[in-house]
Amino acid sequence: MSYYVTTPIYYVNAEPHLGHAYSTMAADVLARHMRQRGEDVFFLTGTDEHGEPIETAAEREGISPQELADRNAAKFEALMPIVDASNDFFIRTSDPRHEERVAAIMQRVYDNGWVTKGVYEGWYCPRCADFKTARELGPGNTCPIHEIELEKLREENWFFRLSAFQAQLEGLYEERPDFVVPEFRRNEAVAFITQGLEDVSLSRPSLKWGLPLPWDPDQRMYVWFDALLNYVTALGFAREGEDLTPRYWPADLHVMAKDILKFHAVIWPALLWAADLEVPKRMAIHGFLLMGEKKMSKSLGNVLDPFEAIDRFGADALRFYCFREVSFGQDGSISTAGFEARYETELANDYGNLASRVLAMVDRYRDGVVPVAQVDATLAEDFEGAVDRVRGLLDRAELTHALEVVWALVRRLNRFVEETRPWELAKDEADPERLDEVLYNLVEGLRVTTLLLVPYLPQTGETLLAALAEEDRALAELGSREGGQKVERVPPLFPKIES
RNA sequence: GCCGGAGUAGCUCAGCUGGUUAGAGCAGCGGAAUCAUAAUCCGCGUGUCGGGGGUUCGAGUCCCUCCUCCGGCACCA
Repeated sequence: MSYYVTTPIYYVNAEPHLGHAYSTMAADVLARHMRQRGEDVFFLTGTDEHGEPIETAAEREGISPQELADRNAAKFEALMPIVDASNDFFIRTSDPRHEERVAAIMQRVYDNGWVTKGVYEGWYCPRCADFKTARELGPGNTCPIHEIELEKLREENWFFRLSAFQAQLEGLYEERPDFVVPEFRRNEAVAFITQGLEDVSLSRPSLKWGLPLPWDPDQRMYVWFDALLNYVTALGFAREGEDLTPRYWPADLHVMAKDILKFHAVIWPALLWAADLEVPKRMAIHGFLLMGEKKMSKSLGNVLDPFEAIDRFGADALRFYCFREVSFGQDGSISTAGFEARYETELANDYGNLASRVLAMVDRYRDGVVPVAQVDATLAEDFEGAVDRVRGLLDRAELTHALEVVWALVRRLNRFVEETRPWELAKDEADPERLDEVLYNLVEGLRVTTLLLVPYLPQTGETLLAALAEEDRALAELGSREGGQKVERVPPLFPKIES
């Protein structure tokens, strides 16, 4: 089975920050997990490079929009290896190969009759050279930036006939209750649709930095259409000389933050239908990471800098922290203190130390060779069904719950050590068989648990699995490997950092 | 205003279709142990489950009402 997962494409107007890393890491955890299951995974990320904000930002700097896009896209592309994203391709919407495919698809939408000429009416600020939305307007219909009174202006526009898809969208959400997760986001989308859809403008005559409409090159495409289509176009040229579309479309999962829900949950399926394409299978919406109650924002200076965090603690620690601390899907608070606490108590003490003590005992008592023995019944009971639960949870993009299930196994293993006291069993070798059994079960437990953790902790997971002489990356049940392998001690996986 | 969430131990939160003494992690206090990154494990909570009213043999869990906070209610990439 194929599994196609995407992040949003990131708008190159801003520097990469933790929010971008968060979406990317989430998609990456799922991509890695699905690869472990043997799925044929394609993981896409990239940058969104058109639109007026880019145009004006470039103008301000006295460079061309393309130059600005090139410069900033490089920063996003550089982010990927830093957070250990295993993306299979990085799409840029200013790539001519994307542009030609967008033109072809939009022409089809036009030919199918889903585009009409209409009039966009709004409050126009001549100084901004842009329309203001009702919410943006200052008191007395003024421009919030220039504080001048605005006039209602009419502009000829092409419109996408979103309203025509009302019933079809309602049907989609009825048939597929898990099309959007979590459920409360789905409900938002449904409420939005039910309340009645209007057509949306597809083009902006004033816009210069955007793709021309194939049937009316005087008008430039509103950036959202060009952006959404990346998920489809990328498959057409990600592999030289190969069209991956039949292999991977429709996408299995779009991962994104809540602020772009509506474009994906409402406009996107309609656009796909209009272009005779299938809609994706599911989208997972996550919340914002908050620093001290405020949405993290560059201007507030309260950003947990992902680059700095990774520098000090490693990418694994950041990935772990984000999905452990904040319930995936909800907004949540993060802090440097919380990060350090989780690093020390959970990664170093619970997990890293578990690995140390288990490997040390196998080394010391059995010369590093894992005994061949039976699965311990009480331990097996607590591991029973855990792998299936994780799979089920990750099928629904429940990254935090899945991690919670795995962490219960880590805790269980530490308890198992205390209950069985291998160092006492080793003292006079009164019961060598029991010691064999205990050590075997500890290594098995560590192996099974680490395999489940690899998507979250790719670097550490690899290190530990190598030490455990485990070459397979498939998810495994307790007792599925019989023992006999030689394992190695490892230096601390998560060394304590002096503050 | 309308719609939808949320309000549970000091902190962060679990608690599905109502049912034995309301849970977890963290922090705090006490203890055990020494295989291990002094890492682990065990024990310890007088919590009005936001307020009030109601249904029920029984409600954190259903209904009504009130308070507080958050989100959505279209062109913000």
